Parts: sequence; C-alpha cells; structure tokens
Amino acid sequence: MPEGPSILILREETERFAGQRILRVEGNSKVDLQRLQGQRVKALRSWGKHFLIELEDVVVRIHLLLFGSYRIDERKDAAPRLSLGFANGELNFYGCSVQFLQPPLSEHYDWRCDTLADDWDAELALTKLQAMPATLACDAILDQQVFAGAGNIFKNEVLFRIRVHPLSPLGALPAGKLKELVSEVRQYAFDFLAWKKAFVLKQHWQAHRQSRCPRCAIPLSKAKLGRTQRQSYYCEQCQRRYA
DNA sequence: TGGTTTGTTGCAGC
DNA sequence: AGCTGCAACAAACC
Repeated sequence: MPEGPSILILREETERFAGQRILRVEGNSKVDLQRLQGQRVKALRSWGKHFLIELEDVVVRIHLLLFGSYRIDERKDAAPRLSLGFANGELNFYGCSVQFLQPPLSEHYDWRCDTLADDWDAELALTKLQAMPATLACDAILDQQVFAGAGNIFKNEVLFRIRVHPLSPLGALPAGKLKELVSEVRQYAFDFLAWKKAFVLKQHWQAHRQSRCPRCAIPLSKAKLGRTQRQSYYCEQCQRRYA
C-alpha cells in the first residue's frame, strides 16, 4: 500500500469528506479519539506517506506503515484503529499509526520536499544531497527529509533507471548523475501514481522483485544494503558502482 | 504453506 | 549524550 502515490490516491478518494462534520468516532487507537467528535473537516491532505485530516483545532496524522489499510463506506473484520462517521459516508483505518498534530501544518511539513507536491523543489533536494556525500544512494532515496513519499520500490526502480549501483556514495556521483537521481525520483512518483491508478504498477517494475535484468538478462542481485537494510534489487553489470 | 514485505518508532544496550 | 540495532506492529502476496 503505502508509498507516497498510494497516499495521494487515498486523499483523492476521500475528498468528499472535506467540509463534513464528524458525527461518530471510534477505534482502538491509544490517542483520545473522542476529542474529534463534532469537528468539521477543513481539508484532507497528504505529505509523503502521511495522510492528514485537518480539523478545526487539531490535525489527525495517519501513517499506514507497512501493513496498514483503509476502507471507505465498508468495514473489514478486524477492529478499526480509527473509524470516522460522516453524514455522507464513513472512513475506516486499520493497523496504522494515529497521531495528533498541533496546527499550523506549516510548522510540521515542508511541501517542497513532497515528491508529488506542486511545490516540489528539485534544487532544494539537490542541495540536501550535496550536503551528505557519505550517504549511500540506496539510503538517500529512502530519506523522507529529502524525498518525502519515496519508498523501497522507488529506490530500486530509480537506481535501475539511472544505472547507479545502490552502494555508491553520493559524493562519488558526477554532478549530472546526482541531478538525474533527483529528477528520476520525481518522475517515478508520477509514473507510480499513474500505473497504480490503472492497476498496472507491478507489471512496470524493471528491478524491484525481479529475477533478471531487463537490459542484459543476467540475474539481478538481491541484498539488504545500507543503513536502512531494506531489500535492494540491482544489476551488477548495468548499474555502475561509483566509489 | 510460510516467508517476505510499498515503514516507522521506541527503547535497550553500548 | 548519542549512536545502533532490533522488536513490534499485523496482513496481503507469491
């Protein structure tokens, strides 16, 4: 489910609850859900992998983590972590993290870092990457402070596209390659979004969870790399290891 | 069938 | 004090 584009889809699917009042609240979240009762939804937003419900005096931050899920106007068998009832439908979240944030949102989020936002700032991302030369390429793409919304699929697909080995330190990349990394993360966010909406995301994977390189046909390498130790899929032949 | 995984946090231990 | 590594969460997918 939950890389940035999936959360943007969630936001679009829940747009009709904007302006609605919360008539019913329940759930097994540890935060005090009852304070949400009766509040009006000012806006539904997303920042990276965060889904945000902006209310009158608080913002509800939902993070689906790895296994979280949601249902609109239907329920699963499991107990909801958060269930919101409106006059025009209901919104249920399962297995997710729920937190309250104090407004204003601008004190918590910079939309220039959201890979899908209109305010995305490629120059800012580049500046941040230049300031972390020892960071490995595989870890850099997962850094939410630089690329909010990018996840493990992004990492594998972007590095394959730009033909960079995941263990390359950023400082070893030529300037043009670093720029390419930034622009491909942004590009892949929109490819992911379009493919996900069309239910064809997986069939476009070139590296992620693949067994052979689509360029040269040798078996892809699979290893948990970097500080994050997330699974990397990459081609030793096509992806250059800068050092 | 069971191992893997689109992720993050908090805390123990150093 | 600040770092690192791991458990926890919890469910679809191959």
